[in-house]
Amino acid sequence: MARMTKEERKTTIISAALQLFSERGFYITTIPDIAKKVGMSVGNFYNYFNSKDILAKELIIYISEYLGRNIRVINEKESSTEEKIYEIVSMYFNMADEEPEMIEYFLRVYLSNREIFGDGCEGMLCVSPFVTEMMMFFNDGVECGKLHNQDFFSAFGLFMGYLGGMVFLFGEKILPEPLEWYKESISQNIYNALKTR
Amino acid sequence: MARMTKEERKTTIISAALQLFSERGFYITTIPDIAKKVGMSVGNFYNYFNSKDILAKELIIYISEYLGRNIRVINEKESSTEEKIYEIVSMYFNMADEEPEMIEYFLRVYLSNREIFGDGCEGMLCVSPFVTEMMMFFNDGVECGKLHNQDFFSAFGLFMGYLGGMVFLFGEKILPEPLEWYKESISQNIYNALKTR
Amino acid sequence: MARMTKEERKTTIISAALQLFSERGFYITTIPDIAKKVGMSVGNFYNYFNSKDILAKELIIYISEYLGRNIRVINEKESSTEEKIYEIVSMYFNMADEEPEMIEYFLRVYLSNREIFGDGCEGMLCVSPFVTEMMMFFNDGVECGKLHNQDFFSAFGLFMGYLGGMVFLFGEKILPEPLEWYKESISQNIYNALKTR
Amino acid sequence: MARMTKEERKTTIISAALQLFSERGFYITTIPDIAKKVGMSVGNFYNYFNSKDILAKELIIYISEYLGRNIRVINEKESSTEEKIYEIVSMYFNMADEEPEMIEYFLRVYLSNREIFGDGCEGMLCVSPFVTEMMMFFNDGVECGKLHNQDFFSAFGLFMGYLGGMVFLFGEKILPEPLEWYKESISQNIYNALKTR
DNA sequence: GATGAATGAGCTTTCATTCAT
DNA sequence: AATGAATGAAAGCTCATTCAT
Repeated sequence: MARMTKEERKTTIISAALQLFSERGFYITTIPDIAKKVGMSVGNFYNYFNSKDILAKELIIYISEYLGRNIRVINEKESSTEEKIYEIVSMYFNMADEEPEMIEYFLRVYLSNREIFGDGCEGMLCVSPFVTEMMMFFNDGVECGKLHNQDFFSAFGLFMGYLGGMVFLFGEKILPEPLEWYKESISQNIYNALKTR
Repeated sequence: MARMTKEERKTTIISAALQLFSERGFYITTIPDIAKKVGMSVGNFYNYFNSKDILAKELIIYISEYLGRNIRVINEKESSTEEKIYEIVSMYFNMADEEPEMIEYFLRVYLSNREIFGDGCEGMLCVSPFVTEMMMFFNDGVECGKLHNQDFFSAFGLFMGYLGGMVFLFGEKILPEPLEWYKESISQNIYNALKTR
Repeated sequence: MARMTKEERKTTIISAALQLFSERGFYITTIPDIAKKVGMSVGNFYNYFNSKDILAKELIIYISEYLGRNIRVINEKESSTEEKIYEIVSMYFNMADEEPEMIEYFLRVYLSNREIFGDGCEGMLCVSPFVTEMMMFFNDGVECGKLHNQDFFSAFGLFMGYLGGMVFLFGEKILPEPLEWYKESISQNIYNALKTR
Repeated sequence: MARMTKEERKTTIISAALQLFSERGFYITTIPDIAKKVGMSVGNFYNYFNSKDILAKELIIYISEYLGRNIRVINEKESSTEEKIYEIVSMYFNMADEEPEMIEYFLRVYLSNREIFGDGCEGMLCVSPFVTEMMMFFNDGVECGKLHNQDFFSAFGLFMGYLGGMVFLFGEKILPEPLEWYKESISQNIYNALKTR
């Protein structure tokens, strides 16, 4: 194995685990599976992560930070609220298309196996970078008069629930069209739902 | 044990399994757990369901039929599309509040552990009673000119993704208000998103 | 089910069990399998045989008596020793061909799962009708000067080992020719091995 | 536990399993039994053999190779066909006497539980080293004019069936004399059966 | 840091047998 | 005699985690 810092090695593991967890699920993926994929011994794996659960938690933090950064970039642009909605939808769908592991992990591991994320990830603790950024987007929209001022979580549930639902249908190969095809209309639907009345 | 027909006994098991699966997840719930909860021996459990996987599949069918029936009742009413949206939201949130097992199972077991529902439940096979009824609702709305004619799955994803998202936030105790409180605004959001433009 | 005496019913069970045991083996065949094949409930099975082991023992006795009767018929004929050898070989191979259950049971269940036939079937207790008749054949052959006077078990081992071996090869579909084809040469081999020197 | 290579450890398991399987049979011997006999945990057993069935198959290959080697040594001697027959009989009976596990396994596990040896051991696949060597012996005998030229399987069935039958009777403690005592006469019987006419 | 053999608890599933009806 | 639901012990196998090297 190439010489690597401890941090780099952790990233390698994160990457392999992400792929396996998102494809097969948390319980079906074994530590030997992950170690094998990384090309590392089982024993050594535990030098980097103290348990399977801890790995799962670090994974969701990693993803949340990644998503958060992406949304921040959009937030910082000069575009209109409508455009930002489109850009978030677009970014999300592109990820789902091109590197689906993160979003799949989010939907299928994090959201569904809450027992794993009990200690230290209660509530939204582990996804706050991402949630915070969504909150920013929403507040900006309200402030500039474009979005109806309502309970944040209602807006958040709409936005993320909608996108998650579509990605799920996409993953199940149920959608008649590619994700790309839906970007426009979905952005419109979201805007219509959230805009000032 | 009380005198019961075989069918009644199956229902008892379904009920117990639903509770455990939805609370703890599929992989953490064991057959001994279920048998114990029913007050039955492990061996006898297998006289009713040939495997854990088959139980899981029967469960989702059971739920889908239940949800389908509930939505059908709403569909058959004389109310307006706006009212129907509210009634579906209301029914869904009431279930999430009062008998959360079904919806939790739907969200946390069915949607997330697709490997279990491979054989015989591919795509939407096992949830078609429910999906069909949602399709009915949507088609009616389009026909009577209230809803914008778009790809069904986009509308479906919005509706169910939104509700699922809210129930998730509710389950995580993240919502500042009770579900009841959101019914009105969420119905409005959904209507605004889907209505004729 | 047709009206039957207890004895007739036992025979029905014996027949079904024989088929299943000989095809699948003792441990793989379950009591429910047998009951189903007979068209009888599991519980009722135990009114006829107190245990799976006891059934196995009654089966081997049944077979041994059947084989014994067949050999006795041959023994009582006026034919020469050579002819009798041929007739025994022929009878054995015909059985293996047309109703293989008994011989398969003998070879694959009785001979190989001695743990089952411990209590009450030690040594040759349960197959004595058959062994006795083979002893008769051999003694007659020695008395009339045709067969070399040697230890009975050596002759018995040759005769039955040979036939069993051939039937095994036949069952495994390894033999290039049908059993029929071997009758003559095998009888000759046996005679050459046992005849007076 | 003593220091051992992985291969040595496998041999230890093979040895223990052979003993248990041959004594008690395949189905009655459990993996915990084997693990205990080796002084190893159940889980660790599976680091060496992926399943009970695979162990059974490796066992028969191991035995077949062992027997094959032993017969090859005899085949390569300069002795006459008669002498070789005696030596094979002698080798076989010595094994049955001194280290009966292999032959017992062959007779009681391999020959009788064919369902286990389905995948990968069909026909004579797993015993070909042994069968091949017997074929060599027979062909040599025919070529040098000592043995009657007949179907190989008929000769093979006689030879191995006979020996198997005697070992079975021996194992059941039915033989009035020790195996040793029979070597001479049995070799003669076999030679008389197979020799040129 | 790195290895992978070793552990052991625990899972799903099977089945001979019993027993209330 | 007949039914088949019920029992419970035990089997094969898995896997997170540890630990000697």
